[in-house]
Amino acid sequence: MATHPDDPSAQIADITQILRQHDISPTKQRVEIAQMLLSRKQHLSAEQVLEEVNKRGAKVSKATIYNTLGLFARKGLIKELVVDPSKVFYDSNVSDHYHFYNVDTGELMDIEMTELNVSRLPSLPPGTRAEGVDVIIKIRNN
Amino acid sequence: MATHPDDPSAQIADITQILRQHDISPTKQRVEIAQMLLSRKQHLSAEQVLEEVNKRGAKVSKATIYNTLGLFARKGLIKELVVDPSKVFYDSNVSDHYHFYNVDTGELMDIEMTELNVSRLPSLPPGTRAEGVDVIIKIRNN
DNA sequence: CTGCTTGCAAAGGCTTTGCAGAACA
DNA sequence: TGTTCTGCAAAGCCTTTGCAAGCAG
Repeated sequence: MATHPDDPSAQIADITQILRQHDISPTKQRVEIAQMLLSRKQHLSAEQVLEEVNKRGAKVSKATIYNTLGLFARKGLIKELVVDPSKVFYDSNVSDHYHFYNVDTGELMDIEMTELNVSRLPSLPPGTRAEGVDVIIKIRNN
Repeated sequence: MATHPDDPSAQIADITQILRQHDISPTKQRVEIAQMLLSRKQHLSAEQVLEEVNKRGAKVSKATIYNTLGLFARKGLIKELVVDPSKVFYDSNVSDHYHFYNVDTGELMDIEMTELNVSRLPSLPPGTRAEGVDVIIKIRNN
């Protein structure tokens, strides 16, 4: 049970833990995908997730990538970010934050909540509850 | 003095005027589409625009609908609203405002700027300018 | 006339699905 | 052993495109 920080098995154990906490049974592919995604804050498309995961030696099919990303998002492990039709990104940063989206480059950047304030929220329509607030500031190169 | 796009009394002459002001040459199909769209504040998908326009007796092809909506949005006559992959709406209300999106029903509702405040906007990344701020509050039925 | 627009159908990109085999409890 | 998951390929959905005919200026 040597828990060296770099011990890959320790990381896997953590990931497994996290998945279980989110009510996701930790299969090999899911652990692989989660490990890659959660290694740092990032915004990746399904295509990019596929590339990254397979770059690490794992071989996960496209169908499983889509299924898994959808599952992770529903379970709150990651956030789904829709910036454009057919430009869906998966955000491993689940803390409350907003985004810059550069429409010229397709680049996405985080805006921390301390930097932007959404206030005077209107009351919700009756019979509904808030699911989340998406703020995307579209920018473009000069 | 041309009629404001939001004015429900906008007639064909006005529509032609408005299109010209937006640097859009007023063809029959474009006038037809603009007239329907600008008759009131609304959020419609391309499919719905097609239906509505053709319901009025005009016969506009799907390709032209897509081309025209894209053109209108680029020219600032309407706003493109992306709430979900493959859920793109075109908003005839071009004034600054935000939205509720009911993920259960697919319904979109306006939030006027007086009801919500986005403040403390962070400085933009160097070399960029703001294109617009999209705020979508996702809600769901209880 | 000359270039822009339209419409049709085909092509395209991304995502979902059906189903058989594999993995897991 | 029963259920869940995976992977492949096919299907699906929405949108764009190629190109010939039509229209505007």
